[in-house]
Amino acid sequence: MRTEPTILHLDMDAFFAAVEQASKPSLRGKPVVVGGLGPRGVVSTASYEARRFGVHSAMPTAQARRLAPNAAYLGTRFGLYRAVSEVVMELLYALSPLVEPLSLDEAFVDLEAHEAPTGTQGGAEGAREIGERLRRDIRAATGLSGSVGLAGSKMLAKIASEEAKPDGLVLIEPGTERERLAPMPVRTLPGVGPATGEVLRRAGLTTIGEVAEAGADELLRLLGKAHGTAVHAMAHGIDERPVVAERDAKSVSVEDTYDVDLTDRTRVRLEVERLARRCVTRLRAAGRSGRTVVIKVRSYDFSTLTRSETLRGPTDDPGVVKEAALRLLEGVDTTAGVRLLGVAVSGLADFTQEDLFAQAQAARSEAEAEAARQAAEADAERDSTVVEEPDAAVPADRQWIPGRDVRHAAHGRGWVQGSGVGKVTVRFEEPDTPPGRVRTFAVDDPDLEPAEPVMLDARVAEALARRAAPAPAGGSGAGAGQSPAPATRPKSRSGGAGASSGSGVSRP
DNA sequence: TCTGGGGTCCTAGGACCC
DNA sequence: TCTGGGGTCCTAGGACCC
Repeated sequence: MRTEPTILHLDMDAFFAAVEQASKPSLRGKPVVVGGLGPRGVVSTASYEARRFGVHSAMPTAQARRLAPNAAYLGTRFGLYRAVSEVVMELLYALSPLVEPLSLDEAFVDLEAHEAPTGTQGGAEGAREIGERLRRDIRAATGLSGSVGLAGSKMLAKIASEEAKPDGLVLIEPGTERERLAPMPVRTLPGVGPATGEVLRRAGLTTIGEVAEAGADELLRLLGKAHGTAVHAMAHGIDERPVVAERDAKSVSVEDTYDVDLTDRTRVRLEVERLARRCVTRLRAAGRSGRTVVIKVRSYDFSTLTRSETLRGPTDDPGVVKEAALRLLEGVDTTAGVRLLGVAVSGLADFTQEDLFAQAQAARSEAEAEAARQAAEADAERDSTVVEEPDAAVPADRQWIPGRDVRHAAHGRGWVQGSGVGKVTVRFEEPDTPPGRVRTFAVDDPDLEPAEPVMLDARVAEALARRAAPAPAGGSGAGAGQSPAPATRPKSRSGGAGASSGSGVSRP
C-alpha cells in the first residue's frame, strides 16, 4: 500500500456511445445505444441520455427498445473505437511507462514509475494536477470525456473513478480507505459479482464494513481459499497488486450467436469450420500458435458446454484446428438446437511445432500446407455464398447496418440511420458539420457506397489512417471500419488484446 | 426480458509419475 | 500385501470483468 495516491485509473465515459456522438452531430445530447441490433443482440454501451430511460450495458437490445423507443440504435464499429483508444493510451504512456490497459476504454497508470516532471509537485496535489491535465489532454485530442480515480492501490483507484463518473476526478487519500469503504455495498469490491454477493448476503453481510468485521476464517469457509483471502484483504482496504504492463494473451476465441437456433447437423459442422478458420486467422495475425483446441456449444435452453483437446505441439494450421474442432463436435448432441457455437485456441506459444522441426518435416508440412490451403480456398468459396440467417447472399458491406458511414455520389458523406423493406435512410452530416438532413434510397442504389469512418480530431484521424493502411491479407472483407487487424500499440507484439481483462482479484 | 463476444482466473477430479 | 503423498497435466465448469 502506498502512502501517496500514485495509482491512476482512467475510465472513459460511455465510450462507444460517446465516440458515435462525436462523429454524428445530430446525436449529441440525445439518447444513443450501441450494441447488437439483431433479435438476440445486447447493449454494449448506452449514452447517459439513454441511461435515464433505464437502459444499461448487457441488457437485451429488444428490452432497451421498449424502454427507450426514440433512442438511436447503432451497431458497433470496433475499428473506430480502437483508433480513438490508441490516442488515449498514448497520452497515458506520456505520463508513465507503466500502463496496464484493461480494455479499450480503461487503464491503470503507475505514476511512481517515472520521475516527476519539472514544475509539478509531488503528493496528493501533484497527482490531482496530473489527473486533471490528463482529462484536458484527452478532451483536446479526442473530444471525449474520461473520469479519473487516484489512490494508493488499484482497487481504490478504480472505485474512485467510478465515483467520479461522468467527467470527473476523485482522489482517495491513503489512510482513509477503510472508512470510505465501510458503508459501500459488497458488490463494489472488484471480483464480487452476483454469485459471491448472494453468498455473502445469505451470511448477513451486505456492506464492505460487515465483511471486514466477519473475519478471515468465515470468509474462507464461505468463498474458498483464493477468493476468500482476496475479499477479506480488499474489505480491509488492502490491495498490494502492482500495475503490470500489458501481457501476452493466453487464448484466442471466436463465437457466434445465431438469430435462429441451428438444428441441421451439416450446417452446424459448417459453422464450426468457419469459426475455426476465423480463430486461426486471428491467432496468426497475433503471431501466435496454440496447443489446445476448445469448442463451445450453447443450446436452445442456454445450457452451455465446452469440449477440449490438447495437441502434441502448438499449431497455427487452420486444417489442424478445424479437424480437432470437428472431432470434438462429434461427441456433442445438437439435435435439439444450438443458439451459439464457439472455437478457441489456448496454451499459446510464439512458435509452432512446424518451426521447431522444420527441416525434418519440410516435405510433409509442405504437402499438408498445400492441402490445407486448397481446403481453405474451397471453404472460402462456399463461405461467400453461405446464407446468414435473415439476409441471404447480401454482401457484408451492402447490409447498411445503422451507424455505418456512407458516401453518396450527389449528397456526400453521411451515415445509415436505418434500413428495411428495400430502403435505406441516410443522414448527411460529418463530425464538423451542423446536424444534417435525412434522405431515403433504394438499398441497391448505385450512387450509395460504404465509406471509412472519420473523426474530426487530427490525432484520431492519424490513428485511423495508420490502421487503414495495412489491410490484412485473407481478411473476410468485413464492412468499413470492421477490420479484424489487431491494434498496433507501443511495445506490444500481441497488440489487439482488445477487451481483455483479468478478474483482478488474484492475491492482493 | 430472455439473455453478446472477448477474455482471465480458480476449482476439482482423474491420470500418471516419482 | 497394503498403503503413501506430492507434483503436474488435462478436462470441464463456473465466476467475473468490460
